[in-house]
Amino acid sequence: MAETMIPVAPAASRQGYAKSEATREAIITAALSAFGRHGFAAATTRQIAEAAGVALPAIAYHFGNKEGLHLACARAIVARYYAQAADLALEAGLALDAAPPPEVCSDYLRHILRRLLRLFAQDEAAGSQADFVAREMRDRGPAFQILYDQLWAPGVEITARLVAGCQGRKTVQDADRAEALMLISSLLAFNTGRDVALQILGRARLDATTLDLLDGAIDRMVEGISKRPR
Amino acid sequence: MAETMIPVAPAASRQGYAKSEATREAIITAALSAFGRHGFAAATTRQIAEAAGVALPAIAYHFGNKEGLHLACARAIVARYYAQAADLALEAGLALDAAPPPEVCSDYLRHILRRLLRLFAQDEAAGSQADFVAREMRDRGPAFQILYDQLWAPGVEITARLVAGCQGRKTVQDADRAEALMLISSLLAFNTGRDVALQILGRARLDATTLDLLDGAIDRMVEGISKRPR
DNA sequence: ATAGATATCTAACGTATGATAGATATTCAG
DNA sequence: CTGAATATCTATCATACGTTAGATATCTAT
Repeated sequence: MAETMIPVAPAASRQGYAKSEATREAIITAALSAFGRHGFAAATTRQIAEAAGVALPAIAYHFGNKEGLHLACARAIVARYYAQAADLALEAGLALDAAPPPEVCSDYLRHILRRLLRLFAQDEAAGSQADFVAREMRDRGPAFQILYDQLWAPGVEITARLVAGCQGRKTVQDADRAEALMLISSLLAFNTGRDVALQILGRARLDATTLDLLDGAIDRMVEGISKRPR
Repeated sequence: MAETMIPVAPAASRQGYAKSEATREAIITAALSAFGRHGFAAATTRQIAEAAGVALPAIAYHFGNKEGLHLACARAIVARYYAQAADLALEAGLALDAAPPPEVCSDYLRHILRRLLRLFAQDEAAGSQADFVAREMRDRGPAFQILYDQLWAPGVEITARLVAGCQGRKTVQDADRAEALMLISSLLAFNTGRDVALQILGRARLDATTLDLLDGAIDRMVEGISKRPR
């Protein structure tokens, strides 16, 4: 039972060298783009290594194997989303504890959905992340639970609380969760289905005026929720 | 320049044998499930052949290669969707020509979205089809244009006309198309994201009471559109 | 009934991929 | 400075995949 001769990243107890972290980052960034664009199966480790500017075995060294890299990507996405959207979600969550009036809730809902739209559709890197999440929604791999627990569950819950708040309720019902799911999913039309959406709207790219158009659609949807007869 | 020795399906001019069509159907059904569930790259021709109960080269014989099979699947989906939903869409389209009152439009919109929800989420075969369509939305392969031209474009347009009609307008604006896209996309939460949705709603499967819940959410969204101040 | 057309099969090929072996370069504590 | 720990590399392997070759079975017009 000879020890394997493959070099492996040092255990968490040992300290790694400084430059190593940069390589990890480069590989994850390249992998996020590749997995997001082509999916887990179609993305090749060679392409990822080349895009990251490293040799192929660097992936095995840092992440064990392709699936380990995939998992690391999921964790990286969670971290990046938290950095980009946690502030607003946290603020809304705190505000909700005080049972604010419907107008405040609808304002928060509007803002969160607009932020989400930009996160989904705007810059390339964020788009790849959202693509990754959308793919893993369906492919229930090991990364699914990470993304579900740390993105979907809290994201839908805060949205559902806002939906309830828009209607003057403080307790969240399943109907609110269903509407929250639909609201978030409706924005995926401009990520997952960016090409279809642009072609239908007759736009070449998602520029400022197109974003205005979509913001307006979001506003009207939120208004439809808050102006309901109670 | 010797002729290839690979048997190839007879040209359209020649008549094939009767049993051959059944094999084609079996392969397409298996392929739809595999492509829908795993995507083009991850689905293997061997799995498909086995699921269809035929030997591997039958695929090459009938469809040329894997991509030919993929295209044939796209065409089959279009045909099946037309069979399952064209009646309602056609009826709504005809009704719209008469510039009906908003209540009629919102009724049609409600019915179409409910039908779409069932098409997306209910039975397994239809779910695979919707999965296939959703995947191709992003992967812009050769099948994209088929699905876009024959499903997305007409589907979104009729929905957009209904959205406009709900607000008492007869002319369709880009804002209506954007809302139509979002409405359809919101239902994909229960196809693409079925597992996430069920887990969030705390249901084991999409049963009748869950469907009721979602129908209610659709109704409220449609109401939010038609009850707008004009 | 039969022959030619059509359909399906077993077996094999070439290739791209993920993984691995082992050598070499780099880092940094002492 | 130095040398052990860490990181990265070149080269190779085993495998699974899409495809192809060519033999065999099945069908149907005559």
